[in-house]
Amino acid sequence: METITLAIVEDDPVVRESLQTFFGGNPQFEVLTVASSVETFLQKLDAEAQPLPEILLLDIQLPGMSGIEGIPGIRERLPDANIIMLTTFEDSEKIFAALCAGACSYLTKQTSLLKIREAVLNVSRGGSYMSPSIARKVVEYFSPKPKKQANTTLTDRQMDIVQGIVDGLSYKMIAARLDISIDTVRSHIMHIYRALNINSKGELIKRVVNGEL
Amino acid sequence: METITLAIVEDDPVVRESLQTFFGGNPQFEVLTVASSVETFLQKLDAEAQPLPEILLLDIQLPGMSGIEGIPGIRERLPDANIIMLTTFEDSEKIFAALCAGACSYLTKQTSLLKIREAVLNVSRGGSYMSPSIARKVVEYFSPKPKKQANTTLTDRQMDIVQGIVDGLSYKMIAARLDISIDTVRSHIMHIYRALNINSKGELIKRVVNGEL
DNA sequence: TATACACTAACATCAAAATGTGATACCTCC
DNA sequence: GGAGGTATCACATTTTGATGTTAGTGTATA
Repeated sequence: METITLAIVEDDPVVRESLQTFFGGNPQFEVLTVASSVETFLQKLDAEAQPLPEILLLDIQLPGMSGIEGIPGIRERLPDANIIMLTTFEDSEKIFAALCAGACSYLTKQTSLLKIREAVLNVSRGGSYMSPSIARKVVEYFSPKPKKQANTTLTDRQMDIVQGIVDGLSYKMIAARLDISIDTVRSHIMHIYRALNINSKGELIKRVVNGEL
Repeated sequence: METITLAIVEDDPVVRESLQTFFGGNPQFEVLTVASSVETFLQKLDAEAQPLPEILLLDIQLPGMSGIEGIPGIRERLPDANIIMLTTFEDSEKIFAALCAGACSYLTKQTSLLKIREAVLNVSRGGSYMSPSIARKVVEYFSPKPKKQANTTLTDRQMDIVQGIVDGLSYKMIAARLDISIDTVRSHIMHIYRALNINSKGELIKRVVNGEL
C-alpha cells in the first residue's frame, strides 16, 4: 500500500500534535508539513522544496487568515491536493463556504482519530467523508425547498412567451417563433406581468432563472 | 436505547432478506414493513394500521415506480420518515434526483451491513451518511466550477450598475440610487455590454444569476 | 510627462418595451 | 345559454433601452 502524504494546518498545539503523532506513527501515512497558520504553511511550502502533500487537514479558526480564506491560495500552490476541513464550526455558512472554495471533506473536531483516518483514506481513494451532522446539512441543501411562494400558475401559452423572453428574444422574434402577431405577444406579456406583479423583462428573467416559476 | 423502526423496500430477494435478517436480529432495530415495490409498500402502510417507520431503506431500481419517483408519495404518508437510498446506481443524475426529492442519505449496494447500520444510526440521530464515492460527487457539486469562461472583470462602479439592473431598476432609478445622471448610467451600460459582448439587460441578468460574473 | 483608462455627462436617434382599450373567437362549467 | 377565462389581433401612446459621438476630470502607470 502506498503511503499517503499529509499536511496539517492547525493552531491548537494539542490537536496539532495529536494528529501529528497519530499519523506520524502510522507507516501508511507520512506527515510532510505542519503549520499553525495558512501564512506559515505557504511559507514552508515555498521554503522547503519538498514533495507536495496529497491531503491537507485544515482548521478554520486560525491566526491571521482563516482556513476558508486560505483555500484559494492553497489550491493555487497545491492544485492536486485534497482539502479536509477539521473544525469546531458546524454552521451552514462556513460549511458551504468551505465546500464552495474547494474543500472536499468536512469534519467536526469531535471526530475520533480513527474516523479522521477513515476520512483521509476515503479522500485518498477519490471519495469523501463528512461528519454525520455536516452530511445532513449538505443533503438538506438539496431537499425540497419550502416552495418560494405560490407558483402563480401561468398558462401553457404564457409559458411559451416567458420562454421566449428568457431566451433573449424580442417581442417580434417571439411572435415569429410562435407564429402569432406581435400584438398578441404584447397582450400575453401584459397579462403575465399583471399575474406576477412585475413590470419588466428583467424581473421576469430573474424569477425564472431563480427557479421561482 | 430506543429501538429504531425501519421499513425496507427492495425487490432483490437476496438483499431484502439479508437486510431483514440483519436488522431483525438486532434488538436495537425493529423492521416494521418490508416490500418489493413502492406500490406494495404504500398498500401495506394503508392496510396495516401499524406504527410508522422512522427510517426507510429504499432501492431505486424497482418493478413499477422507481424509488426516486416514489419518494414524493412516500413522504406524503410518512412525512417524518428519513429515507436512505440503497442502490447500485452511482450516477450524479440519480443521486441528485434522490436528494432533491427528499432522500437524506445515499448508499451504494456494496456498502457492508455494518456501514448500513452506521448510516441508519447516524440518520436516526439527525445526521446523515453517504458512501464515500457518493459523498465526493455531492461535495463536487459545490466546488469551484471550471469558471464559465473568463470572468471579464468589471470595475466597481460597473458592478454597481449591474447590481441595479439585476435588482430590476430602470436606468432612471439606477441614476437616482447612485446619484449620477442617467446619461452616465447609459454610458456605463454601453461599456458593460461591450465588455461582456451582450446587448440587453436580459442577458446581463442571466449571467449574473448564473454566477458567471 | 505622456498615455491609458475610469468616471462623469450632454446630446441625439432608432428600436423595443410597457401599458391601455377594444374586439372576435373558442372553451368549459354551471 | 350565458359567464368567465384564454387566445388571438389591431391600434395607439409613452417610457425605456440600446447605441453612438464627444468631452472634461481625475488617477495611475509606463
